[in-house]
Formats: sequence, structure tokens, C-alpha cells
Amino acid sequence: MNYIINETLDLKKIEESGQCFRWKALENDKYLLITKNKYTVVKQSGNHLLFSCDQKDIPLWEHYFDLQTDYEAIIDQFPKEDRWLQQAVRHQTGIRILNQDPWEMVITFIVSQRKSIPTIKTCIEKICELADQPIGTIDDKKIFRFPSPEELWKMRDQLERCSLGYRLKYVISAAEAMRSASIEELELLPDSALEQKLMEIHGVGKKVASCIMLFGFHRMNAFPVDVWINRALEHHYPEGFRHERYAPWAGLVQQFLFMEERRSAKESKYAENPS
DNA sequence: CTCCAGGAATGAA
DNA sequence: TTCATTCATGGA
Repeated sequence: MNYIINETLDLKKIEESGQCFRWKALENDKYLLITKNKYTVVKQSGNHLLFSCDQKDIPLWEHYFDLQTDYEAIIDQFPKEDRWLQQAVRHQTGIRILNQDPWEMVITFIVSQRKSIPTIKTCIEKICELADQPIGTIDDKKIFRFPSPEELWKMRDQLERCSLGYRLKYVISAAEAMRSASIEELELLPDSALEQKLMEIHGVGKKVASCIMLFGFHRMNAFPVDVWINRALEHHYPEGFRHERYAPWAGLVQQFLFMEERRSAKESKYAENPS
């Protein structure tokens, strides 16, 4: 299935952007994507996205990639005098805020605390394999969907195999709490009330709550502050950073700053020790 | 070996 | 209210 995108979008950058932890890079620049109980293989060729999936699922993936949002128009509203942000925008053209499953993001970002991105991926994959809910196969290998709160709750005694460490009890209590929660009702809440509700979950603090809001509930003004954002703000906003200045797109701004800080750290590391 | 990773809970001050 | 400490695990 060939889908034409008439705006800039960069699969590789999105894959590196620390919001999606189940993308699997295949041969020939293809990626296996999974969300809810659907999967597809996608490849980028210029301004084309080539999907291998049912025609009827194309709207799902359009929404997943947030294609109805005009990112160029939003970026055009960023303050021109913010030189660092403008540099980040130039280097990080093509990132998006994906529309991912809110419940999966709750667990993913609870697991993420004090972990590197590769080890987060490993943990999430272990959870999915343990849950054993296949939705298809590719090259004879099963593709698993993410377990529901009820399913995760039922496998609580086996979760110790997933390298969760001290986060194990957080994951179990989140599953217990979310069994009876209505995502639809949470969707209706304003940002502040949603943040408050999420922080009632054991193991969800301010940073994880804002990640769930941005990457799970698509609240584009949520501003997660992690170690990379702290570095970016120290390095480039010594006079202070007011994220209200970037409303209602502070979350997208945060994503540009996150990506650019990591790129720039990688660059200086290479300059110091080219190997 | 040490240090760090998309932090949060807990208790002290 | 803000702080210091503790919490497992894996990779560099």
C-alpha cells in the first residue's frame, strides 16, 4: 500500500525520538510498527510512506502518524528569536508526536524511569512476549500486542522475569488501578486534571505523567523534563526557560530540544574521540 | 571496577 | 514547601 505524504516526515528521526519503544528496524530501511491490535511494515521513500497493511487500516496509521496536523504551520509559530530552538528545528526536521495507545504509554513510561532507551525496549518486549497475545506473524516470528490492564494484572506473578527491578510493584499497581479506569473519560479531562489523575498512579510522578500526556494522550502542551531537557535548559537557556512562551505547543518544542541535545552530545563525543 | 540511564517514593528539615 | 536518600538492572 502506497501512501503519499505531502509534508516533511522522517521515519528514522521518529524512531530515535524516544517516544516509541516497539518499533523494530527491519532490513532495507523498513520498520515493523505495532499499536493496539494492529501492525504494519512501513518504509519511507522520499515523501511516500509505503505501508504493508489492509487498506481499511490506513486511516488508523494516518492517525498514528498524526498526519492531520500541519506541523509546518505550528513550527512557523515558534519564536524566531529563539536561536537554539530554530537550530533544533533545522536539524530535526520530520519528527512527529505519534498517537499511541494511552495505556501502553502508562506502563512504558513507568518502566522508563532510570533506564536507557534500549533497555526500556527490552523490558516492554519481554512483557509482550510473556503476555503471549499474538496478532500475526512475520518471517515465522510472532507479533505480540501489548497486554490489557486485566491481562497484565493476571500475569503479575510472572512479571519478575521482565527485568523491571524496583519498578515491578509500580507496574502491578498501575495494572490493578487501570483495570477499572476509563480511558475515554480521561480523554475528556483538561490537562491539569488529567495530570492529577495520572499522578495518583503509584510510580507516576510529574515527568512520567507529562510523557503519558504528550505521547499517549497527545496533549501537545505537556512538557516532560528529563535529564536531557535539564541539560538543554542549562546549556542554552541560562536565563531561565518559560514553557508558557511556547503554548500550546510546548510538548513539541520539548521534543525538538530533546532530540537536538542528544544529537549535539553525540557530535561532541565524536569530536573528542573519533572512532 | 565505576558511572549512568526520558525518576519516584519516602522521610527529614 | 524543598531537600537527600534509596530503589534494581543492564550497558558502556
